[in-house]
Amino acid sequence: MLEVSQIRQKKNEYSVALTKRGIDANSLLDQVLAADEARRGFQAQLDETLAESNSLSKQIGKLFKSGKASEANELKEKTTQLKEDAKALQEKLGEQADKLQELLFTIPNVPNELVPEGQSEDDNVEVFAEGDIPQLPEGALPHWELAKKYNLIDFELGTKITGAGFPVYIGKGARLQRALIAYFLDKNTDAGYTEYQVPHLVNEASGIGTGSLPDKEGQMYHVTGDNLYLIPTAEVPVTNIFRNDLLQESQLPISCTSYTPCFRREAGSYGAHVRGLNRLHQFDKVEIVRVEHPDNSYAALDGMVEHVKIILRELKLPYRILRLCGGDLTFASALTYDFEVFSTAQDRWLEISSVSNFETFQANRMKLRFKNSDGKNQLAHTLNGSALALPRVLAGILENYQTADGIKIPEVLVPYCGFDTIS
RNA sequence: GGAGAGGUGCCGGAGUGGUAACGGAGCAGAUUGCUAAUCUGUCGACGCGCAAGUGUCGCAUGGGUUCGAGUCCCAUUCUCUCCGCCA
Repeated sequence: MLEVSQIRQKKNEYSVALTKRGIDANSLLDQVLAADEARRGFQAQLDETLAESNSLSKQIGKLFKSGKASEANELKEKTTQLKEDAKALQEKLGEQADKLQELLFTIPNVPNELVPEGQSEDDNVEVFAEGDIPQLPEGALPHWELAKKYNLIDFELGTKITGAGFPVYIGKGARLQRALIAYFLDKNTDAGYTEYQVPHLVNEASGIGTGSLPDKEGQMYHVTGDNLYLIPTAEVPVTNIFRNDLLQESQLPISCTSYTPCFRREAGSYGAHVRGLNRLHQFDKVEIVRVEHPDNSYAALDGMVEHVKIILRELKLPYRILRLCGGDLTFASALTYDFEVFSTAQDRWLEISSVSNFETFQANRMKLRFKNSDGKNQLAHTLNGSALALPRVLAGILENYQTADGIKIPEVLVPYCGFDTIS
């Protein structure tokens, strides 16, 4: 959620920047300013009315104490009108505040100046690429065939137990999952991220805090009996650790990592490009989250990108980094880098990590602040990224490491797996 | 799930209808010959004001009663203790 105070100062600047997302926000921003002005007007009137009422009440109290009941009763009559006025104003103020909030909820974050123009994923800009695309043997298979051939993942079994998109990992497939999780967590904690184990269900307030609610209501599984939501990413519970916090500047930066399963309804996604591990309703992910001083958040973003690079380099997977264009940027993000691994057998790039700076967009919703050097409360910046999402990394490993003698395990994973080949 | 107790500011903690004591922490200023002490101020949210200031709100949350609510009433929620159930 954008800050009204910032919109007041930088409306034109914001309006221009938002055109990069392909939206004309100018009139929307004008509506925000008008709603805010109206809200402040009602607030001022209400404050005045209450001030008068308070002062009368004090007088009445004093009069009663000194036994002047008749004078007190006279004043009481005066307060009747004030009470009615206050009630009416209160209502108007509430309506106006709701209206303002609703408007603000519809406006996405302002893109950073580095964000390229563009409508769709075709306009994303490749900023880095590394790793050799392997020459695969004749008859190389896509991962869903490999998973079947070596009995690593049973998709049908998951359908039996739950439904499509809930795979069952078996034997070396399961072990490889566990190895990846442990390896990612080790890399992250070695880099200074503190490991957290968090709940996999969150309440409504947490969903609103990170922007999953009300914007992406239909994307989450909702446990209606207790009004809880299954997390779509560890970002939600981990970032909400700091909801409503007032931190000391010296506590920044804060770096967290967490492994969780992720649950996504993915309503409306069908077709060949979602086969196998490419898109699931339940998958595993190791996430990194940072809370940063605004002055450092972009350096932190670069640091996170470098960190993910190291992991992919160690796994020896061919990958590229895209800077997302305005049209492809998610609602809350100001700047996002996507990592994609090349799947040789499918002959396409698979997104395996998304690293974003949300600036104050989430912090404003969550009231995540710190006391700055002037002693003022200031919104912090939040960032997060995947390090990494499992399914497509697994797909990339299976497909790129296949040989005539079976699937080789990347060297760094061998100690975690306890085997070096799947055959 | 049943019974009871409770939720007060950054922390501790008083407060049975008259407008949040007191102590501590942090920060700021002043002062003092010493690993710090003392004094004063400040301390959350939303406004108004160039500013000094100033108004309103804030005692778990939401309503209600009252001229006036931390205090009384209703609902919700969370924590603790005991019982039950249980990986």
